[in-house]
Amino acid sequence: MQKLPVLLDLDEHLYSKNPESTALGKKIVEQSIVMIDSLGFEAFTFKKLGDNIGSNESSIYRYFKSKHALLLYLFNWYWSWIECNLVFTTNNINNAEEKLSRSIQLLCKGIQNENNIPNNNKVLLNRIIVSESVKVYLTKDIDSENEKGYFKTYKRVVQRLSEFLLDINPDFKYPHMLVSTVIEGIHHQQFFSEHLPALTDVEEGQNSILKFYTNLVFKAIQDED
Amino acid sequence: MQKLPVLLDLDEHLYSKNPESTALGKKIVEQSIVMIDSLGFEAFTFKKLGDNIGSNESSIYRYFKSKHALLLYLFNWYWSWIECNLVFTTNNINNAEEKLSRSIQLLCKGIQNENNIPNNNKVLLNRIIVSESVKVYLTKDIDSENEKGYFKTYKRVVQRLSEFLLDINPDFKYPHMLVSTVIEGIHHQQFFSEHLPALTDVEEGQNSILKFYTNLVFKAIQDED
DNA sequence: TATTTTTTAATAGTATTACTTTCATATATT
DNA sequence: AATATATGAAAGTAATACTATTAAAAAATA
Repeated sequence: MQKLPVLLDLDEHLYSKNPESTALGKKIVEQSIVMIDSLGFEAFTFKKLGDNIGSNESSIYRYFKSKHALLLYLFNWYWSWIECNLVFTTNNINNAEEKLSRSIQLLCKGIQNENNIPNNNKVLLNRIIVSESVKVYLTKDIDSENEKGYFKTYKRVVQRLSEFLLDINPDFKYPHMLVSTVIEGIHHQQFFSEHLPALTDVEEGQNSILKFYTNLVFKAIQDED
Repeated sequence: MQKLPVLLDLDEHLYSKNPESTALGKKIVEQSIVMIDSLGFEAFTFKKLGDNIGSNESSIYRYFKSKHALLLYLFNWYWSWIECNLVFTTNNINNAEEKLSRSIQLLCKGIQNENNIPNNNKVLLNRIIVSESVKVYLTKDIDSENEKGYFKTYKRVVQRLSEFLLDINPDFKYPHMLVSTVIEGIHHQQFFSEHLPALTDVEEGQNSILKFYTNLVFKAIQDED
């Protein structure tokens, strides 16, 4: 099982003790991804995780103060990775449309394994983002957690993409709305295509989601008249 | 506190004992809406609900086998109401664009109180749909629950709207995707505008969400060439 | 190398959740 | 008046989501 690369330093408020700093911490993050993916977030517990990695529940609590905090950590890990790749992918490209186009591609592709090893942690993390990530913010704690800056990375990605839209059409009035609609939509459609196909029109091997959202975005930002 | 009107007969698999059939049942549904809205779905329990309505936990379990089942019931109540209103609103209108336009308006307006009494159950139910409804299907039980037909009403609404799109442009390839993107997007943007405003561009009193999605839909279904 | 500090494991404990079961009582129906 | 149904009260269970204490192991440092 390939580990998540140790290239992202996440905000220190996202953990109680940095899981990147110890072997146990890394195992916690790694195995939590496997278990949240297989059990679903609701059925996942620190007790089960501890049993699974041969460690104790109480040790895990030293790294994350709750399973919600762990999910928030994974959420930020994902968006940090996307942000890195977004910068990399769009860097040195002058054509604004091309920048936007590549960004949408990245959002659809999500975070994947470079070497096509199946079931590695990044593939699983991507699945977690698709089916669990809205649970990070659709809670009663949203306002206090937002104040603590836990959604900064996600907001920064939305901001960057919004700027690409404005480069193409500076008069477009709803860049953030369009970007967040597309991001959440891409995740939703991936879930629907697997579990509620009546809500989608995804055809195998057709890249339907990419085509749909690319078309949607480029048309939406066109001027009215 | 105004009750939900007793006009919707929901599928009998959505409850263990029909809550519309008794006074206690109605109180359970009514008060659950108030409490899920104020506590959030995670913190809401049947114990608290029982205490609140002066009844016993075990009695509530006779109506709904879990709090998830109750949320599913509310979800279906909401979509049944929307479907009724959708049919009513678009009936006898021949112009396809007008039909679509009114449908988007309905989705943005959601379910509201007719007499502008603040904080009534329908306003609260609408808030629950905005912040809790995705939790109904983003679970590990989705496939078995879908097989049992628990999402029929929602799918039927999506289907109806998709047909309106196809009336305007029969060649449009992604009607279900567009409709489900818009429905989920409208809910998301309402939540974002209140809690994560950096992800939206909603301006007070501007009907931004309605304008944005109306524009989005009508442009998306235009022919390519 | 010895000492100190840090990290982890093991155990126990608490309050709450998400139920189920049983049984008595109240209410409605025949 | 007998019977069926609905509700309430209480107790019980297994699990969850933690916290606290202590001791052993490992790592850092003097």
